[in-house]
Amino acid sequence: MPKNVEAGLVISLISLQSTIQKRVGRALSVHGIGVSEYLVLNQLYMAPTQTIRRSDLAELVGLTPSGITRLINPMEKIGLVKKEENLRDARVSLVTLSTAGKQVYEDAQVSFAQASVSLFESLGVEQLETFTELLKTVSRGF
Amino acid sequence: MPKNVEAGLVISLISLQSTIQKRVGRALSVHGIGVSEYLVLNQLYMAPTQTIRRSDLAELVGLTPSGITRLINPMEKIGLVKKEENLRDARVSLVTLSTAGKQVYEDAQVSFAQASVSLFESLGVEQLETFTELLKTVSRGF
DNA sequence: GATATATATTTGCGCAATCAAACATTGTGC
DNA sequence: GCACAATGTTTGATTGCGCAAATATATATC
Repeated sequence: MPKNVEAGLVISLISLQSTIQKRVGRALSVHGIGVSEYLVLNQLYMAPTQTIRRSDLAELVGLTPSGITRLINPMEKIGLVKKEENLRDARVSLVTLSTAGKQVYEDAQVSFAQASVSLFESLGVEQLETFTELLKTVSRGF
Repeated sequence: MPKNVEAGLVISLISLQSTIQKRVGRALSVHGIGVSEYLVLNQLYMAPTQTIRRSDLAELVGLTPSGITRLINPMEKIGLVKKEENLRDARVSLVTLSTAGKQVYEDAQVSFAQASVSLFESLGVEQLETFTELLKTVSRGF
C-alpha cells in the first residue's frame, strides 16, 4: 500500500513546482514578463553570442518550437529580442538578446533571485549544496 | 555575475518539472487521464472518507477552485468521481471517489510509479532519502 | 428577523501552450 | 539535375487553466 519512494518524490516535486511558479511569477510580473519569458532571456543571456536557434531555445526552456514562436513574437514586438536569419541555412531563425532585453533581464534577475531565496529559507548552506548536487545528478540521467 | 545558489536551484527545478510532466503525462495517457486528474484521484484515494470539498481539493493539488470545477466535470461524466452535497452547508460540493475511479487510480498508480522510478534511476537509495527529506523541509517552510 | 457581509462554487472571457498539419528550405539517391 | 526525404518554423484548432464577476448559501449585526 505504501507508494514507492520515487512516486512520493514526484508528487512532492509537482507540489513544490506549483508554489515556485506562483511566487516567481508574482515576483517577475513587476518587470512585465512571466516565468517562460524569463527563462528565455536567461538562456540568451548565458549563450556565448547571446543568440540561439528557436528549436534549441525550445529544448532549453522545455517548450515546443511552436510554443517558442508564440512566446517570442510579443517579446520581439516589445523589443526584448531580435529575429536574425542564418545565412548558411534559411530555414533556421535565430533569436538574439537586444540591449533593452539585456537590461530587463538584469533587473528581473534580482527579483528572481529574491523570490528564489525566499523559497529556500528553511534550508542551510549545506543543504542547498546537497540539493543542487542531487538535481545535477538527476538531470545527468536524462 | 554568478547567480546565487537558490536561483540556480529554481531553474533546475523548473527544468526537472518540465521533464516530469512530459514523462508522467505519457505514462498516464494510457489510462485516459492527465497528471492533474491523477493528483485528484490520489488525494481522494488517500482521504479518510475518500471525499473532499472542492476548494480543499483545489488547495491540495495546486489549482484554483475554478480549475477544479473544469477538471472534475468531465471526470464525473466518465464516472471516476461523484458529486455529493453537504447537508450542513448547501454551498459546499463534495467530491467522492467512485468504485470505477478507485480502480482507474490503482491501475494508473502502477504506471505513475514506473515513470517515477525511471526518472530517478541515477540516484541511490541513500540519495532518494536525502531528496525526500529536503523536499519535506522546504515545504514545511511554506 | 432584515440587511449586510462572508464563504463556496460556477461561469464568461482570455491567455499560454500543445498537437498536427502546412510551409519553406536543405540534403540525398538515383 | 530531380524527385523525395529530412529539418526548422509557423499556423489552425484545441486544451488547460487562471482571473474576475456572477450566483447561491450561510453567518453576523442591528
